[in-house]
Amino acid sequence: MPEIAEVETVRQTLIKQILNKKIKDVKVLYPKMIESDASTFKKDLLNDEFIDIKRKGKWLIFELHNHYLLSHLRMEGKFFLKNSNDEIVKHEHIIFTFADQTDLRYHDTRKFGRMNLIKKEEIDNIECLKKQGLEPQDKALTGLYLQEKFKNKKLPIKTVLLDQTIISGLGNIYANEVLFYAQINPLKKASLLTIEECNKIKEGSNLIIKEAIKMGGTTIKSYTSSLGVTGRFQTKLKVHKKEGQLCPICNTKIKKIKIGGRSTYYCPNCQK
DNA sequence: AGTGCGACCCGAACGC
DNA sequence: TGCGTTCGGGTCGCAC
Repeated sequence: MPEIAEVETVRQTLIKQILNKKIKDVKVLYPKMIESDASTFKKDLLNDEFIDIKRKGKWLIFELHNHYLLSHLRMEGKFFLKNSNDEIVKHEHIIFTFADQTDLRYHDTRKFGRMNLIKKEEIDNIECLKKQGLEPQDKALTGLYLQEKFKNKKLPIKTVLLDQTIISGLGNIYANEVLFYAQINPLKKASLLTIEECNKIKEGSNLIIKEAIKMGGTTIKSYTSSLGVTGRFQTKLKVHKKEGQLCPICNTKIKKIKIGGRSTYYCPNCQK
């Protein structure tokens, strides 16, 4: 389940490995993954090269000379670098072959990820990018900004933190961790949060995401073999997936509940 | 407009 | 053991 820290780690890793290599072949083994015109996808990429990789929220933005390739990993999307003559394995859905006989392979067990190839001039009109809110690292992300965004939301704060139009890039794991940091009950209605609580959320997302990026994310240890990246943030998790274990602050048992259909972990004592 | 929920997927975990 | 069932998780789209 890649969230912003995972996506940023992938971006930084791929930048070192695939830039400025001519694309000699593209295989689309699962066409539904391509949201743009699948018939021109391959044609538009051939003989071009990736010249930069950017990111907005959880979207990876591969820059080419005339296009951008947008890629969302959703839950299980991964990029692997392999030799072109390596056997294609199960769950490899999109394969870019470079002139130097290496491949960038998109692997996704659940086929949830999406790619979209757009012309450069379209970049400002792409809905999924336009609606992204502020990144946890953005200076403009303040307690006041959050309180303003929260004020009409009757939903639990846990659900609202997953809304990418407010804070861009938080997923289930970090939403749980941020609320623990801020000592806020995940069921509390977002509109009822005080300015102090909003400030804590701002502070928590900034610190937690910064740390997670530094550690290479949480869940991507499967990258080790090909990209040399291990998600070490797992060791820093305080409540996520810790049901039944003891709260690191007060030793109360961590509880697991469902909010909006999503697993939510919290300390019933610290987060009243 | 805001909210709720099923659909998309398939492997892992679970229940019997 | 082996089968069938449930679960998870980000996002979209549809219904209310």
